[in-house]
Amino acid sequence: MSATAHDVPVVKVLPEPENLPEPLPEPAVEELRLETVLGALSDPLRLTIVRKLLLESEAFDHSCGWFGLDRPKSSLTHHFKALREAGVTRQRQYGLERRSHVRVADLNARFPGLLDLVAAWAPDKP
Amino acid sequence: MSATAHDVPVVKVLPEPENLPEPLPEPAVEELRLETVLGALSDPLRLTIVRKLLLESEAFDHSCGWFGLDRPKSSLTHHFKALREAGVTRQRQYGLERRSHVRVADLNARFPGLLDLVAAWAPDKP
DNA sequence: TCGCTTGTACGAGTTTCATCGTACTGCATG
DNA sequence: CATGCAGTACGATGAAACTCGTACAAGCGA
Repeated sequence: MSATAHDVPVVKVLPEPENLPEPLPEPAVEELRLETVLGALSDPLRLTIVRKLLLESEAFDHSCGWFGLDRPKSSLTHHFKALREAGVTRQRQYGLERRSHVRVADLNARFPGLLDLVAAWAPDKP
Repeated sequence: MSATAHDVPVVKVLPEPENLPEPLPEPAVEELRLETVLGALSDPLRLTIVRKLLLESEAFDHSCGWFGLDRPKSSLTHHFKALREAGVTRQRQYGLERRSHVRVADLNARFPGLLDLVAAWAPDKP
């Protein structure tokens, strides 16, 4: 083994911006349809996902598990796929994980103000 | 018959602002839920209705038939009811007709910018 | 009062969607 | 290479929701 810092906490290196994994299949900006996007956002769980990404994601994409959603994995797959196929999120494969982020620029370009509504959304309060 | 203009097109007189029929049952402003409103707007026909109201309704409410939608009456009833129950439109009974308008002030207060997206929406173009 | 008009109520058929269990793939790590 | 983990694929189930035909209610006008 090398003589250099062998027990230093290892920070996982994200791929360079130039070297990102290809996004999973998604609609192009011009293909985004308002009715489809609204349909994707008309579900409380998906609103929760998108809002959490908007408010807490800072610079990084996040894997499915990061959200701490108490649902079976197959349910989560379903909803993340719905968001991606509607064009709300982009997903990339990072080794084991499939990470998501909101397509902020695309959505703001096509539907300005929409993401502000999602960020301001408050889930049911009783 | 009277001697006064008997074949002049008759403009139906709307009730005075003070004397409007009661609105049909609808959610109060505080009860409006983003996910419900988005769900109501995630249908192309309903987007068409709301957009047409926003762009062409000027000062008056409009009856179901005004929209010129080529669907059976019972289908239209379904969609107008969905819009009203989600809080997007208000409906009042004027004699025979049930007229609708968009709750612009309420929606702008709760979800600012949302109606702009609907007004800017373009239906499928092929 | 007799129709005509506007719209509802109800019900059926079809589709779409949310939910979730189970089995599977693919990768990373030891 | 063997284990474990993230997540998918597939399929079943049940609940909504869209569509629409038919029958009905209610107002308005002749």
